[in-house]
Amino acid sequence: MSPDPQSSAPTLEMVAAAAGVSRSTVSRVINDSPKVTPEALAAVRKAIDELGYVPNRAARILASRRTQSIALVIPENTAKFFADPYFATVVQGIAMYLSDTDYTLSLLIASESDGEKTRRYLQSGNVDGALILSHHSDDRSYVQLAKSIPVVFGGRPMSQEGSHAYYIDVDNVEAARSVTQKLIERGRRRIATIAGPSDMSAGLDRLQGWRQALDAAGIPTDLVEHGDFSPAGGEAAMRRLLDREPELDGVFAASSLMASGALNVLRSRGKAVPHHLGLVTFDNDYAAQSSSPPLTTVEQPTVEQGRRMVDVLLHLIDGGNASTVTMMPTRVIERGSE
Amino acid sequence: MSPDPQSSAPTLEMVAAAAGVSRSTVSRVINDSPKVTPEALAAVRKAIDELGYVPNRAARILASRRTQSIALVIPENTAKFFADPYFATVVQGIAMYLSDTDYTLSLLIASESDGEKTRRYLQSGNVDGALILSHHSDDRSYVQLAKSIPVVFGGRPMSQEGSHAYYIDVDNVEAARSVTQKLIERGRRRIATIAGPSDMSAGLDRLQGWRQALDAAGIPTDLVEHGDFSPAGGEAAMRRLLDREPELDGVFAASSLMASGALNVLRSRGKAVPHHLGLVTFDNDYAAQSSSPPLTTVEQPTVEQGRRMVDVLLHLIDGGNASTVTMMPTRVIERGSE
DNA sequence: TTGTAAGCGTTATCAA
DNA sequence: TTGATAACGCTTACAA
Repeated sequence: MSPDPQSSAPTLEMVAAAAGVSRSTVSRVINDSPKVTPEALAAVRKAIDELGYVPNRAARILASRRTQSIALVIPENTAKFFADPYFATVVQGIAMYLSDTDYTLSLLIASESDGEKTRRYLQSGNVDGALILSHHSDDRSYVQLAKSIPVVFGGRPMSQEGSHAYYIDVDNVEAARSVTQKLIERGRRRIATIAGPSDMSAGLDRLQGWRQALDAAGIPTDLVEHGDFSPAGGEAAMRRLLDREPELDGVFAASSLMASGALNVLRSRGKAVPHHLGLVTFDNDYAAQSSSPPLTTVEQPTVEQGRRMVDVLLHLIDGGNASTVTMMPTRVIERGSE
Repeated sequence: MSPDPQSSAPTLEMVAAAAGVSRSTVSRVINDSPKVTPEALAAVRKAIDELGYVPNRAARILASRRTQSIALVIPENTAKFFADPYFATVVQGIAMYLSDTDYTLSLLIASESDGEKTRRYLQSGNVDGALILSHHSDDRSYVQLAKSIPVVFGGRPMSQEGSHAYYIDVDNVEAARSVTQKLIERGRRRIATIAGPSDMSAGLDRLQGWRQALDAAGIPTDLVEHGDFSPAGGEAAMRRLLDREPELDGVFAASSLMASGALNVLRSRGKAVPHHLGLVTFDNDYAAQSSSPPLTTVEQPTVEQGRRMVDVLLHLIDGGNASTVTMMPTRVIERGSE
């Protein structure tokens, strides 16, 4: 009995035999080496086509010591991560851009209980680089990781050492300041904020922007309640704010999901937006667009942020240089909520 | 000059030397072979710890012909995919479950222009199996793929050959019927549907469920407009419906995103829900919960669906058997919209 | 420009 | 239970 001809995928060796060249030449063709004669090139290409040859990834990695794959590390709190349109679209940008390259994307959930495992995996040559999204003050270990492999953060890392890290971000302070400014311009004078978590730079920066706007107008900045960027967090914070100050007439919610939670509370308490109170927020996603009323908000180029993260990472992997911080533009979109 | 001791990751060989055993023994320890004496085991473990050894993935794959990685294939239309909470949560389930195993998850975007490339990659031993999400009538090629490697679909595949495919799904017909029934019970008699795409089984099945409910009540089933499961699609469909039949008093939208688009149109045309008309939908996500009014809807266990997809796939990979179709339970959640 | 041959770091077979 | 030793499929000096 002859061996089953399609028992396994064709190998480079089979291509070489079919094309009448050596394995090296086939390898050169696969890797776009210029040092191949047109005839050899044609013969190899033909053989590859006919056999339906696809290089074995593991063998390539092992021999070349390049994995052609990068990791996307997401926080353990997957539910909140995937529920947030912001992250969904950043991931979209990453996946889309990467699909145009020869790199493979591995999704990695960073277990806090065993973060060691994740880091070991990343450090042990299993990926060429890593993208870190939505990590909190515990991002030190990932900043450390950058000493072993190229790492790019989405959003400025919190830790001190992070000042040397590569990251993509927007000017959260300025964007928050400028959208809060809208409230002031409409004559609101008792303005609160539903701030993000204090262990995330986006949370801190947006809070600071809100403060700057109020300070400049001589308005007190005492009305601060924190949420976790989720609708439920927004609801709870809104309740606390109304309890503290029933007369408040303006709110800046640091994320659209929190704003939508806040809207529910306002509705149930009979506070009309924008009649009784103005509401502005951050992110121009589904929540900001489809709420009633639609919300005045800060738009940031999320898909593009993902693209740029990949872009910077691939540059680093190629040994090129990239600027450590990439700031993406934002703009305020005015809608009915203020 | 001696070679840089930390120029590269420790290898199995170094562990073997440190532990005073052969490479084979180290390999056995790594792979939990029972045939290792306690002393050898201890020595190897100690060496592994001290060196911080992590097995080289590529080498393992190459030698064992098992990749320990599975692909998640998502459709080319990434924007719509990632914008849909349904898929986001299914992916969440997949990623979470997989992170408890030794498998790695690769995100693959199926390019329609070069679907060949994707399939080649999958067929060429680069993954142990594949998860296919949200594919349309063009899913034939993936059904074919199942002849080469284990494949599990999220949602029943459309193609004929798909009847032999492994998939996880819910009873869309029955769920749609039963939520439409709510409209009828409340006395609605002119009931429309914003159906999903005709090239997706969820679209077809929910439409059929709506028809069953109406047929049973002797209500005409002429008011059908299709959308693409997105808010914009829902808006457009709602407009067409109102133009066709201003007197309609009930709507079943086949997805919560379409329902929320529909709500915007209704609001702008002065139609109050549920005062003038009842609106029920599918999916208990953010859109259904945070709209005003919150929507009566069909809840399906999305995270769990992702889990089960992985579960079935891993069974298949292990050579075990699994039932081709896994149906997950749904239930109707009643809210204010009807 | 092409081919030869030596790895890359594991697993797997077979004897011992 | 352990240890040699031969793969696994490719890349990459180096030689021709």
